[in-house]
Amino acid sequence: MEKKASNITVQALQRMPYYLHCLEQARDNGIKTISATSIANELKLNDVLVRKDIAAVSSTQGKPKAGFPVDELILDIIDYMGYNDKKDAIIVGAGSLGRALLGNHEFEGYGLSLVAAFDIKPELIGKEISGIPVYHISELEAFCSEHRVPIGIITTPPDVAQGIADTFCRVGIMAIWNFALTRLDVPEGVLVQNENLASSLAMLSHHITK
Amino acid sequence: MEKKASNITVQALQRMPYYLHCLEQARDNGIKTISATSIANELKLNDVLVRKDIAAVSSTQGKPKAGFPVDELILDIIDYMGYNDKKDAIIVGAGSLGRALLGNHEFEGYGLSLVAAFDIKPELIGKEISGIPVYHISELEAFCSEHRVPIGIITTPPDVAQGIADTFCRVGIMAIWNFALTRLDVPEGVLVQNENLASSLAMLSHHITK
DNA sequence: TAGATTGTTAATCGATTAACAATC
DNA sequence: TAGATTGTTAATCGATTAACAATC
Repeated sequence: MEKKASNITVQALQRMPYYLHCLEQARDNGIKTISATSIANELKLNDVLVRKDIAAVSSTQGKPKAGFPVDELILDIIDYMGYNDKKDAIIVGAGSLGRALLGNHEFEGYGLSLVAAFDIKPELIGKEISGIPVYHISELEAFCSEHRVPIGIITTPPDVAQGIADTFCRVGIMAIWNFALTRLDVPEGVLVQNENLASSLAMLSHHITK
Repeated sequence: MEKKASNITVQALQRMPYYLHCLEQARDNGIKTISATSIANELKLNDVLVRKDIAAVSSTQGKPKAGFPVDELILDIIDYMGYNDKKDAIIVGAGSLGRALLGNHEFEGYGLSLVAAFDIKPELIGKEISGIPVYHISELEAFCSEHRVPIGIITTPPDVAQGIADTFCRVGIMAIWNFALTRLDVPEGVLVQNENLASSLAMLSHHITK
């Protein structure tokens, strides 16, 4: 299935969950057809922007005067984003943040399935957190070779993050969700998505302090 | 203390925690002076970009050939970001994400102090989570009027987020950290920082699915 | 001095927005 | 038909990068 492919921008991709939520809300209200303009108003975005984003993922063209069929567009986004494909993920670092992610079942709706956690603390090894087994970090490589995990999540202190990332790349992980405050060095083709709570906090802090 | 003020960009602000971490690492290695170029290399950023960012927060000019004094620059960033000022925050929604934030003591290093949580579930009210008391949502307004809290965190389902935000604005909260998948409508002057785990996941999911 | 590094001004690049013709 | 809405092409805007003179 040749996709006309990744000529979609990062920004557009990040807006997709908002569109999806907006559409699901519309559907739940019994709305059958929706215009890009009304989505734009709802989300406080420019209408041309929304139209372009939708054009990138929609399987059909919109109809002038009417807009887009809600149900169809929902399916298109879910399909485009791959939310229906189950994607296994492992998490390294079972500290407070790691445990929070393990306990957050919201991710399942997006196709993410947490299958194992890794840590170094002896008291955690062999236990389960929210039903997910915790292994010693030394077992990471063997586990990945055996299970072909496509996604790795890093919730460790920054100084060990690069080492974990290296291991991830070696065992064929294709996408890394990095919660550590480090820029990771990875080979071409591996995606690093940095999640910076500290950077977000920086915004708040600066606004308050100003 | 008139700051030459917010002519700093959002992007620059978000890079600050990275600079800070990089500088602290340098300091711990006994380095006294550091060039923008070497910071840029370390963080894989353009050197002119780093120089501009630093210029926005540094109290001194860099010295050609030498660069910037590490200790001083650390203090400048901490001061600029207000990490030394304790900022009270409340959190609404004590679900799994909310609890994770309550248990995450990392934020204290950035001056954020969680003082109370609010929820509607009867079984949580009156309890403490990670030492922070949980109140019923109906007490939110009274609490805020009494305590002058500058920061509010929303970790509720999206459909109630706007209502919480309205209450926040009414009681004088100046910055909202929004983990709900909604665009919040707030008056001029109130900052909304959206934290979209779903948007980040969208990146990973799309990369894997492609 | 020579060279690394600084700070500034101009060029580039890419995302967003505006303008507009096409269509149900 | 008239008008809302579409999709496309061109203009704008702002962040990043390049070029370069100044300086320790």
